[in-house]
Amino acid sequence: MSPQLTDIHAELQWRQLIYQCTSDRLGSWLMARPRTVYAGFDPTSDSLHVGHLLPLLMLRRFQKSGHRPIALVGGATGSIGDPSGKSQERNLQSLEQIEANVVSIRQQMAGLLDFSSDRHSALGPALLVNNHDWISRFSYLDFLRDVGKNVPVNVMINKESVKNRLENPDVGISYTEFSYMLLQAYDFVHLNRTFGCELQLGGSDQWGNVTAGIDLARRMAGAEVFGMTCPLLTKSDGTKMGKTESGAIWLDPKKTSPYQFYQYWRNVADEDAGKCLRFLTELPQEEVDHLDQCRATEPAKAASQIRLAEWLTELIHGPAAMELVRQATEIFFGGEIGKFASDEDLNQVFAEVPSSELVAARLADGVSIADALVEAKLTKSKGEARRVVAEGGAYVNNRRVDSDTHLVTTADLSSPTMIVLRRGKKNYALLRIVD
RNA sequence: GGGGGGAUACCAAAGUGGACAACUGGGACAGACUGUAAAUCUGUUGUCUUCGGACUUCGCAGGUUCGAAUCCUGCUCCCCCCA
Repeated sequence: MSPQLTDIHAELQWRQLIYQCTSDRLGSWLMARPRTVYAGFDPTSDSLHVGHLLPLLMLRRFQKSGHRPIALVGGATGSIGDPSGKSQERNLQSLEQIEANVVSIRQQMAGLLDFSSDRHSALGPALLVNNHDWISRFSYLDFLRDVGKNVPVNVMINKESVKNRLENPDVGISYTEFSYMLLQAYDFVHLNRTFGCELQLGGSDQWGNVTAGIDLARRMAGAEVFGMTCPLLTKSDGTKMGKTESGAIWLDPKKTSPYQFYQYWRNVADEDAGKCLRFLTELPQEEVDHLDQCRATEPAKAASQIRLAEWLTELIHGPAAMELVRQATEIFFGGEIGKFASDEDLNQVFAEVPSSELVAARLADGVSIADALVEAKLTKSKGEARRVVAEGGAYVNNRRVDSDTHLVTTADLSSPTMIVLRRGKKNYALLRIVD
């Protein structure tokens, strides 16, 4: 039997995920039968980052409630650059680069969307499409005749994204970026014709592009399609969610380790935690409400942040990675380091930590704590190392070393060939014993 | 082209023959506190050390002196004023 539809509209409402909507009867429209919905992603990098999570989770929610999501990767539009929300003309990327990005992004999406089974929706599994496939087939002349003819320029120049750039004489806007909207609009028409797609999702900055698509679909195909935008996920201090001083938080574990990923969410400000729980998790309403309460009464426990971090880390990196992150977190925040049976496990927990090599013979004789700290590059000189020990800032296996005559020996091994050293709160280093 | 001022540690900035490994502020690093936040407080901040000290450092190279960041000579670089 075919999967049941659940009321996605009601869910999005309590999650406050609906910012704008082209129709006020969207709720019943979505309950009438399974629909095909799409959202677009720019392949500007070889990995998705936290900024992509919100729309991706939107598609996931739609799939889970019985609809069919299409993730559109903008191989064509990404090569042009969307002027929305951008103050400057973008640099163009090479087509090969974009092609490579599309391949790895598809893999990441497969973790969140079901591209293979139709158990979620009667319409079938989720789809991943690349607009380069159809847009590149157009000749310039054909595009102008078929698409351009249907779009009044006076409407285009009144769109927010274009208007901002036109009004600023310093940056301006190229004809190429100006045309971006047409391409995205045509995507909707194409998806509507090919897959019966009837709803486009996007961030609130996409409203202009979304409505352009709806207009175009009516003019070109006489089709009635819909659009919906989500609020943008911003932090209470006004900065972008998902950015740190050291750059974006990526979904690719090679670019942002699961531990860093977890820690990012673990450290979300209280003011932003409620929003994140609603926008970025699938926790039920009762639990979110409960966490809101806990946050108000016992902020120190950071229950919301922990739940958020665990939920997202498990979703993106899987339960096994989450378990290691849990272990690492325990250790990094004070726990003593017990014996690890294998170097492998210890290595995983301390994946971020730099390591240095130490000859086995030296360890057998015992290495002074100062030498060990220098060897592990935790201090620049022995003098500095001695000071750190005197200040109580030196640790072996998370146990404070209180005397600078302390010798590090084979008894300090935390796994068959490794010793964990630490200076201060968070500076860890591994000593690998080699022959 | 002429005249004047300057160069000190990660940064800023004192120090004008010995008490100077060099005041002070910032930064950084530890510790306490704390919610893995912020603020605050304390300590440290050239190298080595057998913890007694030893050695190297105030733009660069020489010199004077028992002794130089400090005085002299030359060089390099920077700033300002006049033309």
